[in-house]
Amino acid sequence: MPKMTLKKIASELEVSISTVSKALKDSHEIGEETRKKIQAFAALYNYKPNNIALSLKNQRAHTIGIIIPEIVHHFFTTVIQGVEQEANARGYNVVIGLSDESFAKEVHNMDTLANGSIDGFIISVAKETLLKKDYHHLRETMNQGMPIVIFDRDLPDIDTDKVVVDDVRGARTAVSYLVDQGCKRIGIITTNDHVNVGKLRYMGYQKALNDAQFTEDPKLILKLDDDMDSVSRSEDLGAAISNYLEDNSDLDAIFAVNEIFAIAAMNAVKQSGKQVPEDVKVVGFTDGLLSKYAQPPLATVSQHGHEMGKRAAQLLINRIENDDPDDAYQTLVVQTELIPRASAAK
Amino acid sequence: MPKMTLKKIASELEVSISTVSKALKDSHEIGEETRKKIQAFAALYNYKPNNIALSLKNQRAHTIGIIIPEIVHHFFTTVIQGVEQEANARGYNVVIGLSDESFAKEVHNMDTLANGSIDGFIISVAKETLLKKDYHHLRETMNQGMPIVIFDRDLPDIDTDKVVVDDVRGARTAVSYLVDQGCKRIGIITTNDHVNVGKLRYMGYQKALNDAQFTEDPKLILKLDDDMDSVSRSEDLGAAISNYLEDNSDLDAIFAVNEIFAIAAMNAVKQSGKQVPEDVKVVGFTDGLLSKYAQPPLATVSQHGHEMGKRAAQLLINRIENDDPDDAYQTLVVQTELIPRASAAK
DNA sequence: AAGACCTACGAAAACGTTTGCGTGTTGATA
DNA sequence: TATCAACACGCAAACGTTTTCGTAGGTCTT
Repeated sequence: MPKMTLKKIASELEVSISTVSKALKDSHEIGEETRKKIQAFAALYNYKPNNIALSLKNQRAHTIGIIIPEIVHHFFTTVIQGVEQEANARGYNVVIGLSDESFAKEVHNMDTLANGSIDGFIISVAKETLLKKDYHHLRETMNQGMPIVIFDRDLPDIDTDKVVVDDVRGARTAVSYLVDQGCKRIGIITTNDHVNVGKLRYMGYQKALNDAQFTEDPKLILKLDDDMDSVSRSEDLGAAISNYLEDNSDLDAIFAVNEIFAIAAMNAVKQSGKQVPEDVKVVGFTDGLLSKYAQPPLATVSQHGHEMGKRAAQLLINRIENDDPDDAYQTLVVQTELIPRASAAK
Repeated sequence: MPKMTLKKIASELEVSISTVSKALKDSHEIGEETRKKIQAFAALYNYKPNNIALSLKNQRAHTIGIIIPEIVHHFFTTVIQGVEQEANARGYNVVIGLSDESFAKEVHNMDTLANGSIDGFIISVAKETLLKKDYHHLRETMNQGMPIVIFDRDLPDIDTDKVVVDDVRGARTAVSYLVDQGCKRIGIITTNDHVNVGKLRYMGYQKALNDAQFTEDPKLILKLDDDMDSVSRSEDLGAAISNYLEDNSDLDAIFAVNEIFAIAAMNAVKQSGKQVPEDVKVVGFTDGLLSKYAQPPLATVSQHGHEMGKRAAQLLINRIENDDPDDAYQTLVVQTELIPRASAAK
């Protein structure tokens, strides 16, 4: 049987549409007999109210959009999971948009979604957007009255709700841990400066060195292209790190700003004939599968993506539901957690 | 400025709604002067037609739903990526539903989406659904006229479009490869029988042994709970495999039906003092990050999730757009590919 | 017996859009 | 000058809901 509507039920049962609507809501306005009859009929034909019509009427789609740079990425999937869980619990659906780290795709995605299809956005902007510093699409969307929650990659220029990682603190804790393990020559493998999380984690590294009264040695700092973490460039990555290791034979620890860099570093160290953690200790960032199943397991900084997603969804839905303009924007900082594993053991 | 509508533009410019609508579509019915004026005004205020209203009118949401058991899972994310790419190219959005391998959540997800919000489903059913063999939600949805494409986990009882992996063939190729590498005692680590992909891959294993005229040895077959691939059970997993290795000291190769089992097997082999691939060769299934960055890199069977997603989306959108009931259902078999890597080298 | 009051239902507007059709005005033609 | 296109625009229905309001008919009160 094709889809049922109030109208079809009404004509079938020879009553008016409003009678059907009310009966299905158990309104006392409708007599018991009619009510039961309508309910039975609706149940029989598996009637479900049309969501689109409801969205149009209520001016609310009960749907939130999440835009992320990449989906084949452990951290982002945990965030989605958190968002979906919270959203579902509160009666919202989730639609995804992938920017592929491209500014144009990000803009396009927002454009096609911000037409009533969704009630608000959760977004982590593309690297290209970070580079261009062009946020007009975010501003325009917000001006139309659509709330946005930014997560992970912070945009200081944009004033809205945010859920961010304490990258500086996480990195600082990780590097301090290496200091505590007795490491003296601690290197860092990070990204170009325009990727703000890389920059922040680098700052954490500097702070930790400072805390330990170590002087920063430029030789120990390896800055890589931000696309080096893609599978297609894994050979370049390995080569770059191997070179770096050759230049720093006295290095006894590495802090990497992401999981891929960390694993690649571990592999390169092993290939150079040294041992992890005996000769070189390694700590990464992002607690994904790679870290857990690495040999030795990789000590790392967990960002609690699931928690971030959940919080972001809470912030967004709260804002959607009490549309109070005086409600000040919040920035939630989700604390990181150092997961000590064998790769950085004494 | 809050969101613009045709009505607001119309009242602002003192013309009728239909005039505005037509002007924005460059209709020749509207005089040049009025047309330009309306277009300029609309552009200035960043007018975008309301998607919900369009969906209601056109009885088409231009949105497809994808329901998967888990999102923190490399294979499924590659599928999503493929779906999203194809969908976007054809003007569709993608909403996700996560079943968490739970039957109830799967049903609930379908119910809340199948109300007009989406035009069709792409789904890989939960393990619990496989176990219960209760497909009423799929049947009901299809009866309402909503097309469904099933992927990965096939449901022979359900007649609809499908995109599946050639699990038997993939496994057979993998195991034959091990035979070619000179292995004589090839073990398999698989799941319980109700997970059909596990079962199919086991069948492929049997066929390959048969091809090589090896006799199957029950001792070499390790069947594990299907939730053993979750991080929370990684210790159980390691222990189970270590036991298995002890019982099979003469084993010289392992075929694992998923990536986690394969990595765990490699780790267990190494811990037992043996070497991969010299003493024991390992081949997995699913070409995820773990395989690529493992040490040694893990030979594996790629399922081409991206391709599967793309095909599934094509099938679905074609069916949505030419709603031809005589159009026979198709089952697309996406061929697997053996990726030979160091873990299975001679 | 006449007014007041329930009870049980229907009409209609609204959400924002598209589109077939109707219509008033203009200019040209016969 | 009467007729007729062509032009430029407006009306209204439709998609499926919800909800406010209106109103028949019946029951109760005095």
